[in-house]
Amino acid sequence: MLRAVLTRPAPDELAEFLAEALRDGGAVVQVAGELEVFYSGRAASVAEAGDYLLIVKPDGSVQVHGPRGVKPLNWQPQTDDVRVTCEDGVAVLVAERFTPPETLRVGFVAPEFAQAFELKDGGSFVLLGTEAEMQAALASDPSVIEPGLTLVDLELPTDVGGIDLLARDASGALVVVELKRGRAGHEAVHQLARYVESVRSVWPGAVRGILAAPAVTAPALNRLGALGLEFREVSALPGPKQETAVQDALF
Amino acid sequence: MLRAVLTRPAPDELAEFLAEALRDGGAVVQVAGELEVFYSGRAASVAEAGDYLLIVKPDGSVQVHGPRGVKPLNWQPQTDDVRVTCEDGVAVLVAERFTPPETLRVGFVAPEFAQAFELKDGGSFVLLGTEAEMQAALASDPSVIEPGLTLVDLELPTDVGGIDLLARDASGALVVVELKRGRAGHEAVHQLARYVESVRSVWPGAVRGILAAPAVTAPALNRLGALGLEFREVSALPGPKQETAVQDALF
DNA sequence: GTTTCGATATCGGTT
DNA sequence: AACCGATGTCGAAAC
Repeated sequence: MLRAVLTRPAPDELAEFLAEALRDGGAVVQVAGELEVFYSGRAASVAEAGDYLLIVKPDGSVQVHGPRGVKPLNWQPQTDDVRVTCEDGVAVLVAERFTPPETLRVGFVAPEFAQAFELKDGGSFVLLGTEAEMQAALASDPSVIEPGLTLVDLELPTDVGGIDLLARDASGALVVVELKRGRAGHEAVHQLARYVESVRSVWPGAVRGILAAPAVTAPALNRLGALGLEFREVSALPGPKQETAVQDALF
Repeated sequence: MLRAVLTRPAPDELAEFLAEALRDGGAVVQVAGELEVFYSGRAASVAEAGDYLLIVKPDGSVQVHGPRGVKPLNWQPQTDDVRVTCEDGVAVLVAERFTPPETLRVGFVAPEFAQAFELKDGGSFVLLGTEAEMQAALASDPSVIEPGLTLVDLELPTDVGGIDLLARDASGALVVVELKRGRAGHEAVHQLARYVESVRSVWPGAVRGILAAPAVTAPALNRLGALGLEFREVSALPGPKQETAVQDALF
C-alpha cells in the first residue's frame, strides 16, 4: 500500500517521483515541508514559503494544509490536469481546472518528505440525521408536526423555490412546512414567508406556515411571530430512545 | 521535521505511538490503512472498514479522507479532547468536542503506516477577490457602479439584515446595493428585495435596488426585472489590466 | 457564548 | 453545462 517515501529529496528527484506517482493514477501523493502556493481563478492568493502539507488524491483534487483547522489553506477540487516541472532548481506542481478556469501552483522550496500510497475505494458509508431523512420521516407521519395533519405534497415547486412539505391541517387549512436539520436562523424564516406568500397568492383558503427544526435562534423566532408564522420543534436524529440505542451500539 | 514512521504497526504499538505523538502536541499525526469510523453529534454516521487516511492536527482537529474530493469523509473541528485506547486488540482514537457535543471514533482495523511530523506556523497568506475587497473598492469609488453615485453608508443594519452598501444617485434617490463576489442567484435577489422594502418603509423618497456581481443566473435576472430592481456587472478581482499583471507575475 | 455571514465554499441531484 | 439547495457545512467577526 505504501508505495514509496522520499526524505529531503533533491528537486529533480522530487519532480521525477511526483510525475511518476501522478501519471500512474490510483495513488494519494503527499509532500510536506516548506512550500509556496499560488492560486488564481475565482479569486487569487499567495502563500509565502512556509510549512505545509500537500495532498493530491487520485481524482486530481489537491489540498494544501497548514497546522490548524479542517479546511485547507489552499485547494483545488477535482482537477483536469496536474503537471510537475522543475523550474530554477525548484520542483513545481501545477494543478489546473477548466470550468471554472483555475490554476493552483505549488513550489517545493524545501521538501522534507514525499510519499505515495494507495487508497482503495472504501466500504459503505451511512449518514443519519440529514434533512432528506427528516423529510421522509415527517412525510410518512405528519402528525409528528401536529395531530391531524395530512400530507399533500413534497418538494412542491413554486415560483420562488420548492416547498419542503405541504400538508393540510384538521381544519382544512393548507400548511406550508419548512424543514431545517439544524438550528434555524432568519434565512429559514424568510424562505418560509416567501413560500406562504406564494401559496396564498394562488389559494383562496387559509394558509399556515410552520418552521420545523430542532431549534431556532431568538431573532428568527421573533420574526416568525411577527409574520404570523409558527415554530415546531422536531429532532433531526431519530427519537431519544432510538438515539440512545444507536449511541450505545456505537460507543 | 519528520518525527517517526511506523509500518504495519501492531495495535498496542500504534496506540502507544499515537498517544505519545498527541500528548506531545505540535505535531501532525497521520494514519493510513483500513479504518472504520463512527460519528455521533449533530448527526450520526458509520463508515464500514475501508481504506482511509486519518489526519490529526496540532489544534486537535481531525479529518478522515477517502480517495476522492477535497472534503473529508468524516471530520471533527478543533476538539477538546483526543484519546487513544486499545480495545479488543484494535487501537481506537476518540476525538471529542463539547459544544456542540460530538464524538468521532476511528478504529484502526489494519493500519498500513503511521507517522508524525512538525508543521510550523507558516508565512503570510494573502487572498484577493473577496467580497470585503469589492466592498472597499466600491465604497472608495461608487461611480464604478454608476456615475454620480455617492456613498451613504456601509453594512447599514436594517430589521432584516445589513445592507452591503447604501448610496445616493445623481437624482437624489437612495440606492441599496447588494454585493456578491460570484455569480448571483435568486437568493441574492430576495436579499436585495428585502432590504429595498425595508428602506422604503422608513424613507419617503425614491429607493432603487442594484445587485452588483460579476454575473447573475438567468432566473435571478428575470426575477430582478420583475421586481423593478437592477443588475450591474462588477468584477470581483481587480480590473483586467491589473489582473493580467497579477497573473503574469504569478505564472 | 450566540448570532450572522462569507466562502476560491464543496458536493450532489436535476433540468 | 447551468442551476439549485443541503451541508455534521467551516471559520471569523460582530454583538
